[in-house]
Amino acid sequence: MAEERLSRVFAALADPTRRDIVARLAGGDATVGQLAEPYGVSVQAISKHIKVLEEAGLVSRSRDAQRRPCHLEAEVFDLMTGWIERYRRRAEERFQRLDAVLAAMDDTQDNDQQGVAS
Amino acid sequence: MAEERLSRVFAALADPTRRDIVARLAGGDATVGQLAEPYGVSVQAISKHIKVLEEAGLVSRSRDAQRRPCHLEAEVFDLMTGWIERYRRRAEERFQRLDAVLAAMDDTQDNDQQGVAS
DNA sequence: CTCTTTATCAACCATTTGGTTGTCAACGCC
DNA sequence: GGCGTTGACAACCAAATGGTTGATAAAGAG
Repeated sequence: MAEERLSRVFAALADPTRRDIVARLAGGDATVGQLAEPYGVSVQAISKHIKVLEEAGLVSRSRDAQRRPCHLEAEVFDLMTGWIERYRRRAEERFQRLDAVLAAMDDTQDNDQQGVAS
Repeated sequence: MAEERLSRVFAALADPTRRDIVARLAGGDATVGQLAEPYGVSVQAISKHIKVLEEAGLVSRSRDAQRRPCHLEAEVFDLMTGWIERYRRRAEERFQRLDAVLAAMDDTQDNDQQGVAS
């Protein structure tokens, strides 16, 4: 189900270290060791982070001898922007309808008692 | 810092119940009780969810007698789409550069020994 | 003033999360 | 075959999360 995928992706990006990993992978593929180097944590910890990103579909790994190069799967971004834009648009439409109502009230404000309090 | 805000927003939306609350608020403001009604959980649980959304800046609450109507703050979406689009674009540019390199290799493939292995 | 409605706070519980260390597998190199 | 490198898996731990129940506050209704 798409809900499950959305939850995984959002949860994956809720961690600053994982967001940073995604940011760096956007600039090019990298091995676990290379990714782990900048942070003051163990390689195992980063390996776990990458696993989370992988299960969210944000990262895929191939094989090169002992190395496991990580690759960003940018299409997953569409899942998020799709969700976000849907509700942003809905909220915006509602906002515009509210605007229309206020404008209508404004047009008739000298005919009835209800002014638009500032 | 923006990182902290991003973490909160992504974490808030990682929960399906909270995403659903946001979706419903996109259609109009609602009270805690109204929001809690569809799910099989206590009002207190939903109150906690709303608090998370509020601390992420996604929801604001006003006052109407005992009621506390919840309102979606859709501008926060921009924070997410801003982050996402930045790295999506970067990954896309890299992809196009790779394409250019492959094309160049293709142009010269009968002049040198390096073929593009499939 | 008392009762009901609406929602928060506090304490508690089970599960998940992000980190650690230790062990082990896979692979290239000597 | 033995060694160094790269990375995953398991067990463990502290902290955070999502839920519960019980008590409490705030405000209108009787």
